[in-house]
Amino acid sequence: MGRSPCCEKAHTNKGAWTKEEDDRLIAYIKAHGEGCWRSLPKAAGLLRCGKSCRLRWINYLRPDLKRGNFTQHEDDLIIKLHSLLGNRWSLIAGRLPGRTDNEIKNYWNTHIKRKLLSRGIDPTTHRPITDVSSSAKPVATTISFASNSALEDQEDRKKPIINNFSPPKDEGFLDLNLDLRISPPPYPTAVTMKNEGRNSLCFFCSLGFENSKNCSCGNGKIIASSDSNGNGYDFLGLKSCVLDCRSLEIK
DNA sequence: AATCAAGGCAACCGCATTTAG
DNA sequence: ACTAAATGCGGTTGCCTTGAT
Repeated sequence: MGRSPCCEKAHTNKGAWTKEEDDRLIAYIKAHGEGCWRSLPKAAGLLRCGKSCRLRWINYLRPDLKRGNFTQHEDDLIIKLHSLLGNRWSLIAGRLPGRTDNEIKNYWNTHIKRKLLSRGIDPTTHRPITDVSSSAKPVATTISFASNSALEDQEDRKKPIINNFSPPKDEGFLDLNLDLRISPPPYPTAVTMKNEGRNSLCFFCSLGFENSKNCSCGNGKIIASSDSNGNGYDFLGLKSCVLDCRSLEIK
């Protein structure tokens, strides 16, 4: 029946961390490295749950964290990534060096949401709030990477989406549907974009990945849309025929 | 100066996923 | 292959700070 607690709650501190606890945790991780969070509190002499130690380290004590206000560029990047990934905070954080998922999540909920609402944009769908027609029915243009909530019909939720991908026109990436693709969508190369008379930023550059080897607009590096073996292109760091968003993480 | 409300953020909780035995 | 433990993640809560009255 359920799982056993990760630690003995009766003997663990809760609430805000003290300076002394922080120092102990930092000293222990400096000496032994990260990992084995369950046994860490005891070994470090902390009366804390392992999960609590991990959270404290990842969100506040890590030396590579960037504290302070978000820049405009970071704002824009978060909005773009959220439109693509939804509430996948860890994936979004992976594209913002020095920022944590918790920090970005809080920032989204307290600042960006309000900013978008004030601009008349729905922070969930990234569409204009007045655009009733788009929300009236579940069209295949809804961004719903994380869930099938855009599919109103329960039966539809059980079906994998296998229809072909329509490549984004201009910068309409908000119209991507990334739900449960069986095969990778055909990504427009620099050549096809040129043939179409499109000189706008490619998908990756638009997301702020100018240095991505996947850049196909000339703003970054031009690459072929498939590898030498003719396999699928590297979609956001995913070289596969199965779309697994976890590969977006920066290891 | 005191009180209240809203905003902001750190931390916790519970579920999902991954890993190890 | 199966199961339990460990870890990771996203949602939520609660406390502290700040600004308005």
